[in-house]
Amino acid sequence: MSLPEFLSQTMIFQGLPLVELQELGKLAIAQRYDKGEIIFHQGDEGIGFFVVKSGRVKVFKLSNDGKEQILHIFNKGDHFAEVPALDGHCFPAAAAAIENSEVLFFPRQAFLQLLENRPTLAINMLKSFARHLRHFSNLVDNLALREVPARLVTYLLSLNERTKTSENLQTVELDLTKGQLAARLGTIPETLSRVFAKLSRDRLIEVDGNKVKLLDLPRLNQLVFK
Amino acid sequence: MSLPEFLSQTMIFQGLPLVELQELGKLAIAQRYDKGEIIFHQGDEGIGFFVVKSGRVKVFKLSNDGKEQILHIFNKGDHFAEVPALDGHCFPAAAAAIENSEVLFFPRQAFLQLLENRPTLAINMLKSFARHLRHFSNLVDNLALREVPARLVTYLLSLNERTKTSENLQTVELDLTKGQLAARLGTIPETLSRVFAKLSRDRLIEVDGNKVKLLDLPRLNQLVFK
DNA sequence: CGATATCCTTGACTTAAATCAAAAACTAAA
DNA sequence: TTTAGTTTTTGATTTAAGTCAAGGATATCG
Repeated sequence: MSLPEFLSQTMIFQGLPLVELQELGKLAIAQRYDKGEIIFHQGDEGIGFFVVKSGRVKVFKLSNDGKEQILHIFNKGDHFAEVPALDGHCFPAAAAAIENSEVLFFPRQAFLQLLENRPTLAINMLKSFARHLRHFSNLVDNLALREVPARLVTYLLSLNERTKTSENLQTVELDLTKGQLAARLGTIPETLSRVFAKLSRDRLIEVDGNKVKLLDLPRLNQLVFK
Repeated sequence: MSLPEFLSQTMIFQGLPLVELQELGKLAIAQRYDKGEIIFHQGDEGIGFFVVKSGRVKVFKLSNDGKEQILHIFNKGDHFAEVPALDGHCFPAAAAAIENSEVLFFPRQAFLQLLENRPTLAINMLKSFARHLRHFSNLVDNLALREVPARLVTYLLSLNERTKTSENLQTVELDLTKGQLAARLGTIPETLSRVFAKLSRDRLIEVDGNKVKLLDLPRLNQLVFK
């Protein structure tokens, strides 16, 4: 796939005229990161933003004693770190590749100029920020107001909604390692493991590696709201 | 103060030409809410957004068993609920007046039209979203990675930064009741009270009603990072 | 295939913070 | 100022989840 074609399929650049996409393509700096490699650290200067060309990227916070909270996982076509690109302040979180990944880097200045001239881009950006804000508001809800079992079940159910097909009606495949899932849910691997065990004992789910069979949707749903 | 003049001093409408501000003024629907009154509930349809004309408003989430997490407190000139106004989906949180308040309501459709035509407005909006995203990223950091004492001290220190004058160098005045502060920090009044007591016992602060004297800034700062 | 490293699980224990209950302090109204 | 109402504090207890430590499982690479 050509670069402009790829860009036209991203959330942030969709709907832009071909000329613009070609210009953008010239602006973009392709980068490769191996699995586990850091893309930027929390506190680094915000010199631009990124689009995921392939692979997957996590954006996360670290506590001083090393606990990790994943804020977001970004997949192909997603973009991240637009806030620092916009306001010029530092990255409020760190980013790392969780698979071998290719990303496109867009330097801040060029991006800002584009933003001035292209209302479509500003509108796309607004929509994207709105999505992120909703995501965060969910995350806060989960962290502050719900226990780990409810967080996990919410995650499993939404994964099921997103990925269910005619065959695998009640089985979801985890898109993260369990360790990463723990960091995403605001807990630690030991606790997550125990919660998986408890839900299995109660015959709500059945776990086999990274496959989770949802045995009792009504009771799972109930657990989320209880 | 005239309505257009007031609008010109808000974050979201600053920099707009007078004609626009006058038009906006006609669009706005003035509303009054008494202290404690609900402005909208979580899940309500997002039919527009609000600007605080006077008083103060909290935006918050409730758990099913009634625990409250305050996401944001909005003061005069601030605006809230722009995300639902933009994407047309429901309010992800509820809002209530915490003082007798006047707010201006801007209906969604008119606002969207304006957004199309006024790039300045879109840029202001982007900046505002960027601020909110940073705020959320801080909130998540606090909730997921730090204990209540560190959250409280962070709050006190930032309050001190924001409000310090030549006289009251080391005394901050809480801008929330302790119950609200607990909900803001992701805890409950009992726990907050104990943490205040502990910090006082350790001679880090001195509490008198809603006035808090910061006795030992170095050690307070240390507590935040430890 | 076997070896090494990584990831995941389980167990025993600790701890931060929530819950429940009641007293105390502050506010506001009669 | 008495009274009633709310907010805040304190105490005793419970609980969810974290810590530390060790054992399995799984994956990866020569």
